[in-house]
Amino acid sequence: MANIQQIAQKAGVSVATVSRVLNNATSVTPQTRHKVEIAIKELKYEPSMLGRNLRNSESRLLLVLLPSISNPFYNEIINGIQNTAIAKNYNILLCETDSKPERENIYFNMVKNKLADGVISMDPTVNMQKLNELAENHPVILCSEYEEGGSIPYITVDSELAAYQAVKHLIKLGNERIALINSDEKFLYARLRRAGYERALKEFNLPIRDEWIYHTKDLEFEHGVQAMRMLLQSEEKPTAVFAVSDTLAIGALKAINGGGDTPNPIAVVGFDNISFSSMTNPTLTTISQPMFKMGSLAADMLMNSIKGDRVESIVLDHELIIRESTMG
Amino acid sequence: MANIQQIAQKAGVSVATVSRVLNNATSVTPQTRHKVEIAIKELKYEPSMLGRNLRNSESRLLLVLLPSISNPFYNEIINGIQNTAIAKNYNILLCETDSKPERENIYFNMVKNKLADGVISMDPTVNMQKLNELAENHPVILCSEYEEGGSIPYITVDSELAAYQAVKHLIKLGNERIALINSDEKFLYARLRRAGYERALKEFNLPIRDEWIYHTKDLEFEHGVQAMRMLLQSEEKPTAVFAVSDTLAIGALKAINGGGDTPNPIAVVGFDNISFSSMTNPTLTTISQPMFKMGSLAADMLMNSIKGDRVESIVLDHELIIRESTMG
DNA sequence: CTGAAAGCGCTAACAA
DNA sequence: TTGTTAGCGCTTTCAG
Repeated sequence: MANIQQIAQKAGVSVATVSRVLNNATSVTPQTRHKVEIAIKELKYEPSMLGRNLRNSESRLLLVLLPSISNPFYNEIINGIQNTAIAKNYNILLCETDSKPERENIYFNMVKNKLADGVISMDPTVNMQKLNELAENHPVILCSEYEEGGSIPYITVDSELAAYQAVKHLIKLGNERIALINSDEKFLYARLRRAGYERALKEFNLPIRDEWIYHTKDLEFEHGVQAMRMLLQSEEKPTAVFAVSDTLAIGALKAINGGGDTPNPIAVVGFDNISFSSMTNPTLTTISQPMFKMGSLAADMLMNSIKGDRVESIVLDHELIIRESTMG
Repeated sequence: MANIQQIAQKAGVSVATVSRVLNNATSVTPQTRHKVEIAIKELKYEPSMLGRNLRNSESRLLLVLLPSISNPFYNEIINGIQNTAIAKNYNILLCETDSKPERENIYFNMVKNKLADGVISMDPTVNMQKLNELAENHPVILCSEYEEGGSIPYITVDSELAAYQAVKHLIKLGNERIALINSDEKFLYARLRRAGYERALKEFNLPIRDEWIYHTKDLEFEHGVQAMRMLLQSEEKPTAVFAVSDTLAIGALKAINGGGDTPNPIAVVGFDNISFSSMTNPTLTTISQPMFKMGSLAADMLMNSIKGDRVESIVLDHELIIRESTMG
């Protein structure tokens, strides 16, 4: 556990020179550099980031806020963030809020306390007011979920359009009674996806019935199961379902399969294209978001923001992936 | 972005006193404390962890190494770690190695560089030699995967026994041709689970045939699908399969279902009890590990180790969860 | 090209 | 109870 002083002494140079060697500054003769490197090897020296970070007043840590790691949707986004961050010598701190404000506070404090240089929030349950406050003095990027007309830069997909296309796909297949499994409409994405759902139905003069719209508490599989069970009990059963998340859609599929003798299989479309969605039986038709790219760009945006650059919001393209769950 | 000096000045006290207030030291009069608190509020002061960490030479960050976040098995463990860590004012840095040594190096350096106070490794692909080296000077705990006879404390379950019980369950059901979908046997858990599989078969005088043992590259679903496809092509088809991970088992289920008209359904047992395992069709019989508890205890072990305490390894209990995939 | 020295923001020993 | 002061380990002017 040697420090820079001891290296300097051992190498017979000043600490400044050691620092120069460490940071690959040009102005060091090969000989001096060599002496220093020898000393570093011999003493097994590892520079302390604590000192460096204080001096540079940066932590090179990025916070990534998400409600829960258990939704696989976040996996690929995180991969994207991580990849890009590491390439620029940043690291990421994954922060599960569990939708609890206390947790959120802890993490917000970390950036106020300089323990993190910026935040990427993917958490729809985040307290936007606090986040906006934080954003006044610290770099913040929204990923996936965002605030319409807000001042924080975001990266997302067009949820309304995607939902519209998903439902239109169901309509083209001949479905006229189409249900929606939505999450809480306090979330923007939920409102947008509902809007897309309604737009498609209206366009084809199909009924929008409250009975066919179910709101879940969160996105866990179980809630999809529960939602579908309710829908199957409605007087006029829907023939198709659009769920705003793959996890819910997979739960719905489960309820449909588990229902015993459903004469006409019910078509299901999900949203996200998580890896499980091709493992279900039937495999799931879904909207694919470019998750890796989204994460990667979000990281770029944040790092640029930390550098002091102005960053623009981005809307990425999505794609409808047609699989067995809408093939009769 | 005030600092402690400015607070001191504003409050008309010394920086030491401000520090005392910040750290709830007892020896401060209510009046002085009040003055300081006023100043903190007025200047919207947030203490910098950078300074504190340097001074205390700690980062209060724990590294959690795992091969990939995409295996849901790790989710609950991480929750357990996180919960326990946060309660003691630590935070965790999730590190996906993607089984790449370069990545691993980055993370090892973080602890050498004092950017993290210790490591919990859940990564079977970790370079044990390097990890042992690291453990000589830094707190390290192994979680789930461990090293037999090694010097690093670990927390795990009895993989051999669990596998034995899983296979015995299949035998009791009348299966005599039981296949094994294993991962690479360079991993200890893979060797142990195979040993348990063989012990059960031997005990009942059932054949152990190479043809029925398939090794996968990693634990992704797709490899389970592929493994099962191969097994289904063997001359004498197995009537049951034990897969060493739920992800592989789910892939196997997929291959069985997708195989069209398999007259006798094939019984499948997995390992881990990930949340998705009750969403498949049929639902999956599996070995449940106490994941949350495992994570929680691992965090405790690590924090104790950081404090300088000696920590003992732990073997936790598991449980066989019987579901539809072994119910004909 | 190299060294001396200041200072990043904080804590803790020692004095008063 | 409070203040003074010396660092924690590093980077970076400024001189030489």
